[in-house]
Amino acid sequence: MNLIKKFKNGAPLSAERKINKRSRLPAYAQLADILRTDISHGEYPPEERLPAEATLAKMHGVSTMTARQAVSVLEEEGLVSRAQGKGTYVRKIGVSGSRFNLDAMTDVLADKDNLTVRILKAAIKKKPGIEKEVLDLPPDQPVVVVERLILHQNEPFTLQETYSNFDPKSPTVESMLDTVVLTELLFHEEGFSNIKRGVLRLLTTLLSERDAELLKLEKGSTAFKLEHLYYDFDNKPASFGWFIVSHEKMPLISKIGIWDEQTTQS
Amino acid sequence: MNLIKKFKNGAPLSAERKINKRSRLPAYAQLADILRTDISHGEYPPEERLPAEATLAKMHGVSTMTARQAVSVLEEEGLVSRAQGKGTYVRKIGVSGSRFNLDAMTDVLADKDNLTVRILKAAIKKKPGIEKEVLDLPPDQPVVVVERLILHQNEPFTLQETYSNFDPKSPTVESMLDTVVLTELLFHEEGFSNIKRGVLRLLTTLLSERDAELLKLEKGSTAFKLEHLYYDFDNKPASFGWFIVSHEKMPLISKIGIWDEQTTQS
DNA sequence: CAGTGGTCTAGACCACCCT
DNA sequence: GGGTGGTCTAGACCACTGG
Repeated sequence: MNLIKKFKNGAPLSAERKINKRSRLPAYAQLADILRTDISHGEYPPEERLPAEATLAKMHGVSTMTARQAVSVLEEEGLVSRAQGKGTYVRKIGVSGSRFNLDAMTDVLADKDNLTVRILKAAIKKKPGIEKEVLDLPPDQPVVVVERLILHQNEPFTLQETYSNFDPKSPTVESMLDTVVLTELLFHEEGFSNIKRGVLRLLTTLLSERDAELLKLEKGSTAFKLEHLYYDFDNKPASFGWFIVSHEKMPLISKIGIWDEQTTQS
Repeated sequence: MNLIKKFKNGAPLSAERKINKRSRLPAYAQLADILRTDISHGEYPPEERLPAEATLAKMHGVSTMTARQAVSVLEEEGLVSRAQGKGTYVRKIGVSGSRFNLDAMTDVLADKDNLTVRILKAAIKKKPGIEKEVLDLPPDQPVVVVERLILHQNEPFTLQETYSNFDPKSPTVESMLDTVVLTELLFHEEGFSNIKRGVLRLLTTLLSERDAELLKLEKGSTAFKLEHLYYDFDNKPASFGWFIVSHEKMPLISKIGIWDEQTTQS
């Protein structure tokens, strides 16, 4: 690239920009901005080493901890990578460093005013099935299965199916079912309090004719299948299931590289 | 849950565990471990407030910055969330806080010894198409299209199709094609140096009969479609395309909650 | 108002890398 | 050995929250 600017007496051009300590913006954020635009303008090209943190601190008149925090910002943005004893290097753009989150889904599930939940199935299942294996239960151990269609703004959003451990210490089957259905409903407050950990797996799936109809999607459409397996505080599998949701309802986007400087408009 | 342990004189039981400053493990990591197991054992149940950072610092005989760093570790793990002026709270487990990365893919693409790239198509395309819109080009502007099948350990891994801006300032068409093909090949070193930013989008797709055959997957299989659009340092779209890869070849997994304490074996 | 997290200093020492 | 990032101190002040 020909717009890579060159150094001037070994010091980057932008070293002249001063950090205003009375600004609302913290000093580390200002320094991070400076470094980011330096990188963006090619003062520190990819693969190049950034000035040492101590140098940056002196250059901009801040403490080493503050300079360090500035570099940490860039590191979290995936723009640079640190190597102990070697230095901090500008990273090339690539698919690594990209991260996808499920905010699109959690935002919808948090918008409770516009949510409708339709229970399609709620039952005790005693026959064997994969869920018994996943939940580490004997094949004849009953599990509670609940299937729900969740609508957002009266449009189908996702189809959920969960298999929960049937705790024999609980009262009766009926009340059990009730509480399970209710607590499942409360899951829309996003988050369990009796679960210690879990693992999510994102898959692709071809919709069955029935599911496509329920989700108002075309026959033969594909969608994400988001599997979840939760463990309780005894480290026992407690709940297994999945969401079916199309990528139109749940976009998975990841921005990489430098997106500041009014570039967001494009 | 009945295994929520109670406080003892208002102080958590584990406050007795000391931080060993001569240990290889940094003090902040030790404190993070202590807090993590405290949470895991129910000393700080979900929705509960953690002791103030200053309190933690005094309790464990470290500086406030160190205590702060310990809490930051838990925050990055998604276990707690901070609120200025209010405190630090233990988060419930849920799909929020989960993050998926493409390490599975970048690991494969980095394993160059076991990679084979087969060019299926390399041409200049002059006819209109969606790629012209995405790349913000006039419909008759030629673009370079390359389709590749990437094999890992002699098994089909992914199918890639890219559309790159055809720079008229470049020499001849032939040499252009050569360099593009070559540089595209070099992309397997993971990362561009002439690209400033990009956006990735993860979609689901139904494989065409041809693609399924190429990828040695069953007819009618579904797969991920990972779209990428890259911008150069002039903020102009420079390259657009996608990878097709099945979720078996590229598992997308996200662990949430507390996974320490030898629980990884399960 | 008191309590909390957020920022910041001006150093220090350590662990690691490379020459 | 000299340079780099990684950790740590013992405070300070600020910004925000809530009663």
